[in-house]
Order: sequence, then structure tokens, then C-alpha cells
Amino acid sequence: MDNKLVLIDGHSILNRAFYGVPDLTNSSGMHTNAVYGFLNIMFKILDEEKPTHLAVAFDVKQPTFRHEMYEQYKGTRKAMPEELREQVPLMKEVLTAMGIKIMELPGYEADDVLGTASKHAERLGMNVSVITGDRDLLQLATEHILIRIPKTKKGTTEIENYYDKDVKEKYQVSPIEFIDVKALMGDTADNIPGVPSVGEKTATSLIVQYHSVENVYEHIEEITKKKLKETLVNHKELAFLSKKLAAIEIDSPIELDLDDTQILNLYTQEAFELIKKLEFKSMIKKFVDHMSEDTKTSQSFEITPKLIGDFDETEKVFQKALGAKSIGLHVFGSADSLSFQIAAVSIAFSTDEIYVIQKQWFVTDDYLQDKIVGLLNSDTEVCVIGLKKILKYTPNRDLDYYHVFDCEIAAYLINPLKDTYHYDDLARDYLSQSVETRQELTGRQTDEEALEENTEHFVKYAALCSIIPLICKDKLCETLIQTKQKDLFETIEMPLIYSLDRMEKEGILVERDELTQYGKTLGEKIAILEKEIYAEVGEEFNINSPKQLGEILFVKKGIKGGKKTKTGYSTSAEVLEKLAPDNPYINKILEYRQLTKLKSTYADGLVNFISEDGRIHGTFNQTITATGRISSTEPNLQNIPIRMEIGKLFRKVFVPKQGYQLIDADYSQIELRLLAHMSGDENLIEAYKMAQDIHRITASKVFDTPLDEVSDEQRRNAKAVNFGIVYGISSFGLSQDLSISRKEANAYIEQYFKTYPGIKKFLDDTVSHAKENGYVTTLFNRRRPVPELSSSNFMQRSFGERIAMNSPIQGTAADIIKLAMIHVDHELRNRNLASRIVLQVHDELLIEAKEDEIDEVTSILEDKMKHVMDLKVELEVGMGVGDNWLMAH
DNA sequence: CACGTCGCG
DNA sequence: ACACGCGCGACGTGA
Repeated sequence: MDNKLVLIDGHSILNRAFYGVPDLTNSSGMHTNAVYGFLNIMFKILDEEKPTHLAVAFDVKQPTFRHEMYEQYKGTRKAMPEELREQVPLMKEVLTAMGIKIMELPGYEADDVLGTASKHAERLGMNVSVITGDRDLLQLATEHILIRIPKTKKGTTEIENYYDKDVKEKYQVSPIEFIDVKALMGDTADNIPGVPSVGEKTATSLIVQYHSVENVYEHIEEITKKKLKETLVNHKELAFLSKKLAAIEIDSPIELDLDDTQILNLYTQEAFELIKKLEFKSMIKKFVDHMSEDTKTSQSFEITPKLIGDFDETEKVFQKALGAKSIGLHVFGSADSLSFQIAAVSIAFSTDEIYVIQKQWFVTDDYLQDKIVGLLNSDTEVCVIGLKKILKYTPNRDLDYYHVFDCEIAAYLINPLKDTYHYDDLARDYLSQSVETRQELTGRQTDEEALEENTEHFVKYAALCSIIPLICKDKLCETLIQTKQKDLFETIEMPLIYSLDRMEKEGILVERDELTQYGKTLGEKIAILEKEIYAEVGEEFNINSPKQLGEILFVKKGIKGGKKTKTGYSTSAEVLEKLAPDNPYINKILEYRQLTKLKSTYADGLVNFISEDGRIHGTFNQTITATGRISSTEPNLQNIPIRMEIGKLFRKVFVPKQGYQLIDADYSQIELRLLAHMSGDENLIEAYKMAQDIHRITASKVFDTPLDEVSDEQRRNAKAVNFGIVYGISSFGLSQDLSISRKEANAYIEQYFKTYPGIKKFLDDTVSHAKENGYVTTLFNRRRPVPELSSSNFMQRSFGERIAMNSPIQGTAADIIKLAMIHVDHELRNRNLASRIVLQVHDELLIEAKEDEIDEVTSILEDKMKHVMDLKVELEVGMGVGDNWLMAH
């Protein structure tokens, strides 16, 4: 049989997807999770089955025939949440765009349409799959009609499959008899009354014996249970009505022209545009991969970039740029800490005048670098996307913020939740234009390759990179002003780009040999542990595979206390530690974990990033985090071990160069201090004024114990509560942290709020402000939207509340250290000192300080970090000097 | 490519 | 009855 039809129960699957996929919204706030989940399920089925025909059935809004029949039983159907309702038309739009047949029949439910269509197709000799979340449809199963019920089990979708024999196996009755079981037992969700007090068990056994409702009544006298017999007799009418309700129609008058449902091209331009609008990243990729070259090209605004490389012409363009009010700029090529190579420079004056300048002949790297630096220092406003990348082409040139507008940074401030701010994102969000992405134009080619081999597309891509920032700038600027973030943009984020760039170029010196040696030592220890573990477990397996480890521990060894996680047993340290007392080798597994982590991530991992200058030049990203923090990648220098003895050693390989020392300066409890300031809570402020151990004071107040009698445990608990408050407290979270009951945790929290009533008020106010406005802000007006707050899902909403409580604090701390970094960086250079910032770790700065500058640098750090702004409590800075990072900290 | 795990603030 | 601490990035596994 060649033809295969897949039928999807539209509302049912959309509904499943809605509850199975966490709340997603695109940047314009449209809820998209159900559509996303639906498409995922659909693509999965299509991949798996490769059907020739496809259709989706929906109910029609108006009351249906079967509905009217049981009007009197209505009322149990739950109202559809608004977030889901708005996705229904969207879903249909997407399906239509993909050329997928939507079947709806006024007066009939989707069930009936599916029933009729599947039987019809079966008669024509097709195999049919019906995708639904509704078990009622099992009555349709036959040898050729497969009923498939996707289950979103903790994240992954598994599909239950039922042919007629499977129904019989699981429910003891045939699909046809399934209707009769349903009729007797009823179904509140489906408004089928059934016979009162007859449940699944009774109904099934009756039908197993008699095969149909009719036959049950023909043999009613044989029923021995008096009560049951009586009920059945009394509700005979109800039973037959229920059967009518339970039976799906298989001959509704739908016109099923199979040609309509044939799958042609799902990956249409129209669908692509929609998917882009919905911002389904993984599907955009799917589309790009599927769409053939000629259909890819979408309508975009007209540009006619000019490729030049002639020296005189190039010179003229740069001259003109220096005289222009605003230009768009982008630089292409490759750059690392050692050298750079420019392939081309793109300059936009207007949509009608864009130049792509190719490096060649007299237009050299050095020439272009000079010109770029000149522009960045000029009175011309230079609009770019991603300034820090451009600065990589200007090594050894000390630049500072002047007349530059980085659209990426602006767009990040406007909505920090997005994951990319490429030109196509900006065009879509701020110009409502759909432009071809880099992927579409040049694929995975490097700038050099694309320019060489794919010139026409490269020029277009390059032009977009300069024209889009130029024309986005006004809109972005306006939005920054509207959201009161212009100051933040100008005084913190833009200057910060230069400081981060300098820090990246500076890099940090790492002792390669030490690191390698440590890696070797770890390797030896790991090998020993590995053998010991195999011996004690009695089997060789991959200890690094949670799957295999879980299998060994919880199945083979039969240890109790397993479960958790969507894919199997949890083997997290938290779980394993609980098992350790009874199973000594568990400790070895934990140690093995720890050591392999250290070896792979830090020993082997870091060595790979050491450049020829012996230093690591990581990347500090400014547009990743939701709260305003900086993040660190390739490698991540913000998670070098410190807490555990064994890991600490890695800090020893971070060293100063000859004649220098490392100075480490970190804010002490900056978030809690900010909470004191922002909430204005008199008691917490007072506590800080005592300039004592804040956790001890809190313990003393919360547990009503004299300060010097506070026990270690009390202090520890108070500390945990302090942390918890900053994270957006929940009794559950705190109870986990302290291994106490939820009740006790709750008591702590209440006591805490009694002690610091201002904090409770502040947190409550913050959450209600967030619910009203949809976002929270920091002291510097940095903004974070919290779409989770409008979710109808309790968990999502609670998450939103914790975000609302935490983000202003974490974000303000981020603002402050960013400002401190800028000030320290400027001061060091203004005083012509040789010392430089080399790392930032959220509340900590690491400076490589020249030995004879140490005192001066220390006082600069202290001064600049403390006095970023006036707060109701002092900011305290802890400082240390040493000849490695561990000693300095 | 997603997931589990774990390193940091 | 039950979800659950906030913010990141890298690694190994396994589909």
C-alpha cells in the first residue's frame, strides 16, 4: 500500500502542547507555546511516518449536533485559557501557510470528522494514523487505522500506538466495544452521563461478557448483583443515550477529496515568514535547510550596494563618511588576540548609498584600521551592531566611547530576553522588515570565503550589516528614551564595551605547565578510582553516563531512593550523598565525578585556550543575561573553582606577569546591602551600620537570641534565609536548602519578615508592580520583562514572582560593578599606570598590578568601587594581593 | 542537539 | 496534592 494519511486532532493536540510546553512568548508578547508544541509533534510524526497525505481537523465554534443532544449535561467543559485561545487562529494560519488541509464541519465535532475521514480513507485502501490526545478515538482503531496518543513525559514526547489488537490487549474490549464501555461508565470530561455508580471496572466486565449495551439489556435477568441490575434497569434510557453520545460518527457528510490532503511543499515562503515571526529558532533552521535556493529569497527593501576596492574611490568614501552626520559601519574578517585580518568594510550612508570596501592592493589592513579608528573617534555618529567585535580590528589603539551607537546593546537593553540581536532580528523587531539572514546568504562560510566564492551574496550581507544599524538607530534611541534607559546606555553600557574589550585583549597569564601537570595528577587519581569503583560494583561501565550509573545503582544494586528526572534516575550529587552512608563506594563515585569534572573542564579545558602569549583571552559577553550581568565564554572565567579545596588549586595557575602582582577586590554581600537600600528597611540598614557579621545579627533578631549566644546553626540558617530572600524566597526552596520541613522554613520566613518588615513590603510591591507593568527595573532603570507573570500556570507564575523579586537586586548589583569597572579602568589609564583589569566575576575585579603601583591601585579600587553611588548602607570592598589568584582572593 | 550534571556569583 | 529557590557556561553522553 503506497498511500498513507495522517490525521491530526487539532484542538486536542494543541491543548496537549499547551500544557506540555512551558510558556513561550515571542518578543511582541504573543504566546506561542502551543503552536510550537503542535508543530514539534507534527514534524516528529512526519519524520517518522513519511505520509503522503496530511490533514488537521478542528471543531467549529458554533454548538455542534452532538453538543445539542446533551445540552442538559453541559457545564463540565473547562473554559479555554486566553493564552491558548489566541493560539488557535495562529495555528490555523501556520497550517494554511504550509498548505495543510484543515477539515472543519459546522455541526460536527473534530471526532466525527476524524472518524469519517479515517474510515473513508481506509475503504480506499490507505493506511491511516490518527494523532490525538483523546482516548475516545480508540474506538476507530482497526488493522489499518492506527490511533497515536503523544504523551509529553517530562519534556520528551513519547507516543502510545493503538491498532485494534492493542486496544483489546490494554482494555480487554475491541474498539467497537469500547463505545459500549464508555456508554456505561460515562465520561464527565466529554459530557457523557453513563449509568450512575457504574465505573470502569463494572462497565468493562459487563461488556467483556455481553459485548454491547443492547446485549446487556437482553440478558439483564442474568445479572446476579441486585443493586447493579436495579440501577441498570432504572437508567436504561440514559445508557442508550450515552451510547449515542459516545459513538463517533463515521459517516458525516464531509467531502473528503484526498487530493486536497496530499502533502506538497510544507516549507513555503509564507510559512517561513510566520515561523520567523513566531521566533521558533530550531524550526527556522529546519526551514532554511529545506527551502530550495530560489524560494529562499524573500522580499526585502531595495538596496544597491557597491563593491569597491580602488584606492581613490575608497579614500573618497572615507572622506565622505568623516563629513557625514551618521553612517552605518561594519567590519568583516577574522581577528584573535594575536593578529587581525580585514576582508572588507561596509559603510552605509543611506539605503541608496552603501559601499562594501574590499581589502586589496593599496587598501591594506593597516590603512583600513586607521580609517576605522578615525571614524570611531570622529564627530560622525557611527551606528553599528556589535562594537566590541569591530574593536578587535583596532589592537593597540586606545579608544573610548565617542559618538558611537551600538544597536545590539540598545536592543538588549530594550529586551534582554532575546538570544540574538543580529541584523535580521533588528530589522524584524524595529523596522518590521524581513531580510535574508546571514545563513541564507552565505551559509556557513567565513567572511573571507564568502567574499571570495560567493561575492554577490556576501556584498548583500555586508551591506545589510551597515545599513540596518543606521536606520534602526532612531527607533532604538527613541525606545531607550521611552523606557528611561538612555542614561544607562550612555553612561554604563557603551563605555563598558571599551573596558571589556581592553580586558579581553589584556587576557590573563596562566601557567601552562602547572596546569598540564595538575591535569596529569588528576588523571592518575581518576584511573585508580575508576578501578576501585569497577571492583566494588563488580562490573565495568561508564561512570560518566547518568543513564548507566542510574541503571547500576538503582536497578542492579537495587538501592532505594531513586526516581526523578524525565529520562530516568537522578544521579545528582544531592541524591548520591543521601545514599553514601549505606553504600561506601558511592563516595568514590562522587569523588570520581568531581575529579573528572575538574580535569575535563579546567585542566584540559583551560589549556586549550592559552594563546601563544601564554595568556587566556576569554570573551565577556554583554548581551546574554536577563538581569544585566556580564557572562564569560571560551572559556568561562567566571566559574573557576574556589569552594572546594581540591578545586581551589586551579586558581593558583592564574598568575601575574613578571614584576606584577594580582589584586583581587570584591564587594562583600552587595546584593543584601542593595536590598537594604532599595527596601529602605530600617532594621536591616541599622544592622549594617553596626558593621558586624550580618548573618549573626539576623540570627539574633530572627531567633530572639542575644548576639553573642547565637549558635553556629542559627547563624547558618539565618544566612540561608538571607540568601533565599535575594533569590525570591519560597518555603520549599528554603526547606530544601536547609533540609528542614516546609513548615519550619515557613516559620523562619515569617519571623524574618517580622524582623525586617520593610523587606516584605518591598518584595510585595515589586511583584505587584511587575504584574501591573510586565517588567521590573534596577536602580539604574535597567529593565527586565517578566512574561511568566501573566501565565495561567501556577508554576510559571511563581517562577515569575521569584524573578521579579531577584532581578532588581541582581541587576542593580550588575549595574554597580559595571560602573565601578569603567571608573577603575579610566582612572588607571588617566594616571598612566601600567596596571590593568584582567577579570570580572560578578562582584569581583581582578587586577594585574605593577609592583610599584600596588598601593595606588589598591586605593583607586577602594575609592572607585565604594563610591559608585550613595547608598543607605556602605558598600564594603574586600581586597587581597598575591602572586596568584588564590592568594589574592 | 537536548539533557543531566556541576563549576561559579 | 503538587509544582520550586536567582543568574550563568562547559562537559560528556546518547538519541
